[in-house]
Amino acid sequence: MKLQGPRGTRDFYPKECAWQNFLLEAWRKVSVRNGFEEVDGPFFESLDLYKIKSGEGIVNELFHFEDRGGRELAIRPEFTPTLARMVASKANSLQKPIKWFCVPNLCRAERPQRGRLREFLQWNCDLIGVDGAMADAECIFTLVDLLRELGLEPQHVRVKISHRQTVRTILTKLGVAEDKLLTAFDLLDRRDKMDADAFTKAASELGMAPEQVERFEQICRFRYPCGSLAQMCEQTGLDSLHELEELDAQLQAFGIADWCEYDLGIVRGLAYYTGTVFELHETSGAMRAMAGGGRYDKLIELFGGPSMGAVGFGMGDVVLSEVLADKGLMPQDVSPRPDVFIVATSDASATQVPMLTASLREQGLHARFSYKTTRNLGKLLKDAANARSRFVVILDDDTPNGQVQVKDLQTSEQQTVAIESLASHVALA
RNA sequence: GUGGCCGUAGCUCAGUUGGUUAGAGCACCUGGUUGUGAUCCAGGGGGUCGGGGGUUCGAGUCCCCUCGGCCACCCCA
Repeated sequence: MKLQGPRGTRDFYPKECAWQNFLLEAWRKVSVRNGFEEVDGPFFESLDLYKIKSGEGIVNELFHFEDRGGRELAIRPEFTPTLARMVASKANSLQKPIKWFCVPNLCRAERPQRGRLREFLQWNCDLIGVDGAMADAECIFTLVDLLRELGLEPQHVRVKISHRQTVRTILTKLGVAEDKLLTAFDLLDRRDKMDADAFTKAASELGMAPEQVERFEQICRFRYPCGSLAQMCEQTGLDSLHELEELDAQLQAFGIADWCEYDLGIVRGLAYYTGTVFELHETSGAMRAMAGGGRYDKLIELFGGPSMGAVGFGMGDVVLSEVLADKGLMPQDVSPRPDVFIVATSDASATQVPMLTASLREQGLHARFSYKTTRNLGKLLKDAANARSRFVVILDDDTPNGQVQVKDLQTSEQQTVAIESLASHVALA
């Protein structure tokens, strides 16, 4: 093929386009019923906006260019900076709390792999202006609500939760000095990519005694079910896990404990999360994270706004679609179905096709007809079935004037119907 | 951005140690039969073998470069 699409991009043929729309509708429906309002911003922003949040290093990870006036711009690699900018510039006049969602397409100049492309969709929900675990839990509830909407169950996926402050407390208790905490987070993040010896060595360099290293390893590899923090207290030797306990209570109050578990190995980008952090994973753990989020209480300030607590998450379409396909939950075709499909079995009756089609369409029906010239009814019915039509209207020479044969392709029932009542016949079915 | 594997029709693939006009199944399109979604029959479109260069009398096959895909790093906002 001489003209290939750019690396890491996709073409959306009708079926793929229909799936994208289906997913977007699900995201929107769930967002709205959870009380979020849709927003959007520009597809490109000034490059500086992304440097504020992520530093100079981010420049290599995104698509950027200069406009004709020499302004440095970048295609959006995430929505959060735009959101923060929008909130900061109107913070005083916006009703609190701010609950916004967005379903942007984003571009990142990364090397594509399974589950990671250069252009993708991402669902974002953010709840700004509410401190406390209830807001965190509501965000996670919204995420779980979507999973249910798509037919997923706790056996398929799990929300893995951690908490910056709690982990900090645990690490300190284990003997990690203040200035080594970031290194410890990093070690926590990459624990699965290291062999045991390298891990032990790195851990002991953090200032932990041998038995503390062992305990550290045990703690960060263990999964604690939601609703049973006592075990974590016991293993960490702490009396209280503070913020995590409040979150635990709220998750149970929302009734989503089955979907959640605590995994202190969940770290996320060190940059800006300040409290709760979470990721959604497929249960086998084979694929990359399906969604990620957490609390970022300093971000709005960073963008020149007032101090406002915030919590949110993002979910991409790529891994989600792969997981649904893997679990057999991907609907095979969500393209719009025609209400009626008109065929004619004689040259004489065929002359009525355009007028009947026009009439049905004017009445709001999705009406199609066969472009085939054959009068073979079997082939015409197949044409209708291929189009996935609900009904076939058959025009022939034997049916009295003003009436047509209508066949229900689902039930195979066929009856004679007056043309005037066609629309209502189809609508009632 | 670094490294490894891969690239023949829309899809799954075949294609002898380099040797005529590159094939099959499915899909798609046209027509026919039995005329109510099946079956069957006939025909058709579509590939500069990812692209470019080189070796050779001759390259889908060997070499180099490049583009794209997958995997591991980096990163994962």
